[in-house]
Amino acid sequence: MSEKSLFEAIFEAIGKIPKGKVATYGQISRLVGGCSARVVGYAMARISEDMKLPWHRVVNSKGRVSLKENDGGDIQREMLESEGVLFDETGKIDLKKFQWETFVSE
DNA sequence: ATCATGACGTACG
DNA sequence: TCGTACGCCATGA
Repeated sequence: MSEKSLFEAIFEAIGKIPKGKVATYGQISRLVGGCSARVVGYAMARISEDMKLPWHRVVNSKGRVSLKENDGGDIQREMLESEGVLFDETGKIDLKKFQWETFVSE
């Protein structure tokens, strides 16, 4: 059987993130089978606008946007705020409240 | 096959 | 809280 590409699985997981919620790179990596979070980040970098994936709902474990401000980080923050995701004074998100609830069965 | 790089994570100070 | 160091693994030269 042909297994789906790792990236495809990652893209699929990202597409399942509900609006107003966020997921961490590590969380996505566990959803797709436990690959390293680095691979998730690599897949994220390959996302094009044509895919129309909610890439902006993916943040790092510290609840902060990984992108640089001059590389689209400010854009990501705007989109999240537009969905109701609140940022801390230090520019962090309260993962306790906004992290996507997932049940990782192993 | 090896080397360098990357939208990460955890550990340590 | 922040910076540094190391591990992680896929991709490109």
